[in-house]
Amino acid sequence: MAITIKEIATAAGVSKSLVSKVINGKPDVAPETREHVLQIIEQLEYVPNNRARNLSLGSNKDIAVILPSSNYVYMRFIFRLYEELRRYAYNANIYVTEHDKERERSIFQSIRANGLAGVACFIDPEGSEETCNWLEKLNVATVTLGEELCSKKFDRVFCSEKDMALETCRIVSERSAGTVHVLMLPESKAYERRRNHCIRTALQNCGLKAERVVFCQVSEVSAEEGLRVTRDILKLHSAGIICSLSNVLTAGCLRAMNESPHQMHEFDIVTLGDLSLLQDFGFSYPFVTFPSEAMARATADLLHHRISHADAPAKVKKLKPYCHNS
Amino acid sequence: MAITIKEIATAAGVSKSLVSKVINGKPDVAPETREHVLQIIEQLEYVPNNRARNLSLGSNKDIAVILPSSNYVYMRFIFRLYEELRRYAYNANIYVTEHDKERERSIFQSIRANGLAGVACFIDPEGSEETCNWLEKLNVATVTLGEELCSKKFDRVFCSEKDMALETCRIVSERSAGTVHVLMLPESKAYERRRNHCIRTALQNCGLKAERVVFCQVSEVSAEEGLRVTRDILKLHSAGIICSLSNVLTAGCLRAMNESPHQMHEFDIVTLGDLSLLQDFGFSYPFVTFPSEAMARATADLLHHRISHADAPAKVKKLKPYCHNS
DNA sequence: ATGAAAGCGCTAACAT
DNA sequence: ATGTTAGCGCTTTCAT
Repeated sequence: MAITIKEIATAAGVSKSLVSKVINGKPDVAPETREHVLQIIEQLEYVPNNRARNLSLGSNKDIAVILPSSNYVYMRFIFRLYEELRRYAYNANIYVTEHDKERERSIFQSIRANGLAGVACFIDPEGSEETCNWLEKLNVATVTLGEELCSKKFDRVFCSEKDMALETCRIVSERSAGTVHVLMLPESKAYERRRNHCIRTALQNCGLKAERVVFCQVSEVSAEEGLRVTRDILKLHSAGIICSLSNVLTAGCLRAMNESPHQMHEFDIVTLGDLSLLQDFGFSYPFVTFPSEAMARATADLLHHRISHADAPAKVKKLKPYCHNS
Repeated sequence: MAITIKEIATAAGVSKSLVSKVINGKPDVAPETREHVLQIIEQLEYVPNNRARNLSLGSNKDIAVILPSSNYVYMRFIFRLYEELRRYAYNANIYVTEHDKERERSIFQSIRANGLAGVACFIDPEGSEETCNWLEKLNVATVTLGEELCSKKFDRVFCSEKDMALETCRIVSERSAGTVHVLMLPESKAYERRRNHCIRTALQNCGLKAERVVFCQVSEVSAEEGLRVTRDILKLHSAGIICSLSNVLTAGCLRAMNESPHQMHEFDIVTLGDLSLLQDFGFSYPFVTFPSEAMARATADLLHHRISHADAPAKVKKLKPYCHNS
């Protein structure tokens, strides 16, 4: 067992409460006593037990972070969030639902049992209702992440898809020198329709004519789809730009490019989605994505604010897209 | 404040300890009483507070995981470790030192204050001594990760560099059809010399003749180095194999390949290091790396075992390399 | 300025 | 089978 406040008290010949006051920097302690106690603490290498302190205080410094999947698009965000939270002495606990409802249930159960200061939760576009109920039940400081509106009650940090689409098309229009190919989503789900709508609007806004041929894209679309589609595009021998919203699809797309390396340089790819990892490997296509760093910072700030001011009105933080221009 | 055991006791008209017994499934409770209490618990949606329980038990279910950097080579391991730990009801807290000693200090300080069940720590090849001292001071179940021997006292999970080098060369020798180029480490540090030694030995063992030209590699070597070296190799117009130990270097290497895409297919790359992320993007070069999944599982198992049997002799788990063959 | 005592939510002897 | 009590490590009144 680690050394406790009691042993410090005994060693210093004072009471527990006096030691506690020293630890917490309370003013009503005689300077000499404080010095003495501090010395003993140093000497015995005492570190106060946060758990006990929190139990006593009824407070807590743990933040649960909930991700829908263990996808590496979250990695940059996560690593940064750890840092940003640490600024406020919070500690992050990561949970991944893997889109599984049963799993989500058990996660929220365990979060509840651990008792924490707050939650940062990426809202799965599909089935956000249950998640929302869970979050409400937790009844702690909550920041929801992503465009999906889970409940107006919660603070929210997101980067608008409309803005991202707009930014992407802006970059495309600057580089375009031929037919533009756009990979878009199948429109079976609401959020897919929304995305495509964003892209179409953005294309118009940027003066990219509709007749410029367009294919279809994303999120849950397979790499095979990207492969197939890109192969078709390549057959046309048309220089152009492929604009996508997902890494999976882009993967297929890149694979197709790789098959015909001689055409590689005739193509320009602009993606809506984080390709920074690829960039480490020397492929630096421009891309537009949500700003991981800013998002992490805003999330930590909002959480801290909410924890300090529980009754503050819900804030929504809309962030600008992150554009990586090669 | 969340609902507590006391309120359940009152609501059920029994004592706190009785409720506690029901929660913990103790045998000496009358079936009807148990049923009744359970019902109240359900009704009031009561979830026991783990912190308080742990404080009382003097136990803990948190595992600190210490990484030297926020590199994505750890990602697969991390995500898997979360799962494996969850099997034992443990929870992981990630800390990243970023190779900064001051930061490491503050991390260990905070770990100590939070009080936890165990630590899983990747040992930085350089400066492992301090880390080792910290780990000893923590005095909790510890698993060190990596080939670096931190102290014999700790359990350890690792994949031998010798084995990885051997496996890599084996694959190389199977595919080789021309000059073999090997990128190796500069030999300023001890661990670099060790690595190179492993590779040289492996080359010999696999009958890859020494005269086959060889360059140099890794870990802290820049992408620019890889770029330069690979450019040189490409100038020779020699088909061959490049074998490396780091993603950074491989990055430069791939970038050079990308510059001359027409040569791309004449080359075969075998790397010692995880390229699985690249693979998602359609580039599936064979590679050899430490087995993230197995490592995560072994880590969780060892930690749990150590936590249950504090005095068990230190175990060392040596894992086979993970080979990704395209 | 210092200490005694109560309490945070829970468990574990030890009664009864 | 159930309740009483003490205690985990700490903070915080409230006396002194």
